[in-house]
Amino acid sequence: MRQLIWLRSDLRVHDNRALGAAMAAGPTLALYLPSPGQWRAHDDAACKVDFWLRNLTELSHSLARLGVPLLIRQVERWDEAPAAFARLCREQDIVQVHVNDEYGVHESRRDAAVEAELKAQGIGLQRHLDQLLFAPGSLLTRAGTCFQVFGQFRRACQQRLAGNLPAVAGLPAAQPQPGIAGDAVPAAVEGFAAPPESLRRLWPAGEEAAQRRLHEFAENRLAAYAEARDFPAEPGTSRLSPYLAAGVLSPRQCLHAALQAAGGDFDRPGVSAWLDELLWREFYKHVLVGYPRVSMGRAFLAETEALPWRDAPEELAAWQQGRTGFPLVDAAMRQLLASGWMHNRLRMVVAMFLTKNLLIDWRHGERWFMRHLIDGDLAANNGGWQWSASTGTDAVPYFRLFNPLAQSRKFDPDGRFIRQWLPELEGLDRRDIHAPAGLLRPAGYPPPIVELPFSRERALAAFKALPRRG
DNA sequence: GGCCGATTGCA
DNA sequence: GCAATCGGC
Repeated sequence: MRQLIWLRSDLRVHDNRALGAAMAAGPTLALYLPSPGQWRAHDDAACKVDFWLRNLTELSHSLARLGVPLLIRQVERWDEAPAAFARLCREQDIVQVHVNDEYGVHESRRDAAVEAELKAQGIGLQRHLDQLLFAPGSLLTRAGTCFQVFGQFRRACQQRLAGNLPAVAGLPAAQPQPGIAGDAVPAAVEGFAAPPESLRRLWPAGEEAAQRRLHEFAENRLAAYAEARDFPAEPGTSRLSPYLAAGVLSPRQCLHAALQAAGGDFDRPGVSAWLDELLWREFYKHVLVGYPRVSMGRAFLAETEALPWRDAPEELAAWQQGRTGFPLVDAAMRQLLASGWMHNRLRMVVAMFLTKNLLIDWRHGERWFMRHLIDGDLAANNGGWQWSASTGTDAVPYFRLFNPLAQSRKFDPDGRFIRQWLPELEGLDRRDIHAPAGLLRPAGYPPPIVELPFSRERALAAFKALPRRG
């Protein structure tokens, strides 16, 4: 008569609602299902899979201290999950399974299939709201539809949160050892190459490391966040996204840490700007549930499907590898390859460059990001790309396209970020580094692959030619 | 969450 | 003549 917690993107023991509920209900086992075929189909990055496994190793120790053995059962794809559950639940005398909800189309289908299989055996599946502050569908416009504009969504969230913050749950009390040995967490999964140690060191695994980072940020950087976050050479952002995406941190922990550091004052400088970012994360997951077509390769704005995206494999490759001849774009793309992460402003800059200046389909960029980001999250990544491409909910108006040189001069004025990632430009001063031309351009650095005024007009014309929505 | 060109206000 | 501001795209 045991409980089972099925761990997915909730790799922590603190403030884990499904774990807490399972352990409150009775003796508990934990399960993780590596599913490499599914991960490949989702373009999950090798560094992200490695991050999951490293966190899972830490988690298995924390679970062991709670008396909870972690079982590992590999399946190739999620359609094998129901059968794996049927076997395991028989073997281990499971009466109830607990999960924290996940929101993709495949995830929902998987959970429904597992639920049906369990039900046939008389076993319940308990779902918990955990990775979001608000359940999708619980925040709607007056018309009863999912929000399509962030500002309105944010207002609704803030009204709900005022004086009614979701609580952070502590650590569940340890249970007696059930006398079952946990499985060893694999060090790697076939098909996902181990990232270099230099990348791993940037993203230490485990709840302790995540909590240290959260509190260091909340106490030392949050106050300056609103100003510092736009400058990629500064340590201005929290760099917590990989931990949130893997569920090593909960949004409730983030919310409380920020408010605690601000003495409970939502209006303290930096606090509301950072909480907005938590709400963007929330917004795009709600959009994914409300408009599932966005996760199925479709633009949110149907009329933008008619855009004449260019088939330009060499320009796409230059963008991917950081060889566009635009230093800020190239530095950002190399940061992604080397560290599995990119500063948020630069995600907008490179996305706008690909979709507008090169007029290459946002889906190519979305896929490249997923294949390389350690924080890759379907909802946030898709939302960000469709925002940049002006095809999405609350997307940037198409005529508001960034000028990569202006962005470079504004947000990396001294060229420090560029120099960090493009050593070939080390010798250039702050005037010349943003657009090295003529004799100033080192032999190893490419000339710009596209002309800005021309490509800007080309993009504007393509959008103007679209039939009006309606 | 831009950009650009026109206009305005001030010297 | 210049910088700040504004409105259309």
